[in-house]
Amino acid sequence: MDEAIDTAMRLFHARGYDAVGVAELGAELGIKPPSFYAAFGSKAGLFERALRRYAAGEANIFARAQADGGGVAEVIERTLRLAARLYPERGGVAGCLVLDGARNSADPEARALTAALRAASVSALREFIAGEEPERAGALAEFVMIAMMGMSAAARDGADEAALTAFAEMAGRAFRRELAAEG
Amino acid sequence: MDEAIDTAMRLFHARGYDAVGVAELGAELGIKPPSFYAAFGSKAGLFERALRRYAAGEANIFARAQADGGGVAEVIERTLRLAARLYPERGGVAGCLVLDGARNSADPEARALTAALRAASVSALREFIAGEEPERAGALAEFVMIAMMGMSAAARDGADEAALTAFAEMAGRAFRRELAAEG
DNA sequence: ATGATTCTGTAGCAGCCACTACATTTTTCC
DNA sequence: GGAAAAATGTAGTGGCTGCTACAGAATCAT
Repeated sequence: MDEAIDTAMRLFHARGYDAVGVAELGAELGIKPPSFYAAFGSKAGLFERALRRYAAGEANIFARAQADGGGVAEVIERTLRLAARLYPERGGVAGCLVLDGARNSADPEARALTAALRAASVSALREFIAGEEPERAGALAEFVMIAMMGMSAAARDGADEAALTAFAEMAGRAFRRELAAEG
Repeated sequence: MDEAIDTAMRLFHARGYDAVGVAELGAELGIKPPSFYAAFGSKAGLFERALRRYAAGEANIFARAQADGGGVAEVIERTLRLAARLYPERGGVAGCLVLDGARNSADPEARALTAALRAASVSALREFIAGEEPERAGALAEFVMIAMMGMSAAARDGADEAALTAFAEMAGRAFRRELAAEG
């Protein structure tokens, strides 16, 4: 069961929600349709579990960067650098499942699931940044979020770790300067 | 015929390549399948024409920013600000068709078409930047490209012009500083 | 006007989609 | 060991996908 969700996570991450069919999922998971629907309810149900596992694991970049401590600028720079290390293609998987897993999906449920996680991420960023800069925390959090979106998209388009790291360092410096500037 | 391509462009832009079916395209264009295939060859053929029209029109942000003249930093800042103005949702259409129109598509042909245009864009950026900073032109061009990707993705996820403009100004300042810094 | 050519509308191709009814097998429990 | 219950495999649901064969209509040149 744990392996099943991991497998689904990998497939959704590699090709996006719509491009992975229930038939393929069942085949990869070694189960037939009735067992699939008994276990997960629906394709979107499995996607939700895959997203949860993803967001709770090593892909929760911001939480990992926060865990190592330091000031806001330091944690954000670490977050961006971690994304640059994690996003490049590896085993057919690239970018962030939350940011791009349901992009262009025709299923509103799948889009809503990722949107909720994105909203939670940007809220976490905002609250963290507000600890040092409450006034401009919103704009700064969105800067980080949009930068991450760009890195995820670029990774999905084939950008390698060197390219993403170069971007992450520039974005990190930009964040540090914006944070230091008086608003 | 021109209207047909405009309509297709709008549909592909609004929902992505895979989510728009040939049946819907035919219905919106007022033609039946045989006429559709006689005129465009295939769904991907129509997508290619839509992409060309898109890239040749007002969406060619960098060319427009360049047309107004000025130094590299000025043109890039203008480019980013223009994206922030153009990308937010308007009539169901958001972001950039080249950057996100074939994202997560299952069709390699559609992905290749957008990838070629992205490569052309980043090349144009690189050559332009190289006029002032030949050494780091590649990294700086990728910085701009990834920032645009982030803005397009954010716009598709509902970001409004104010949010994108805030990002664009921060990214523009970052670019200016990176350009001024010695490499 | 008539014959040739082009175009278009109807219908349908095989194949996929997410999902389910039903019968059979396996397991569980007493 | 035998009955109840849970899980599974077979088969198929209607509806969609991109695309096409074929016949009829409109157009054109002569």
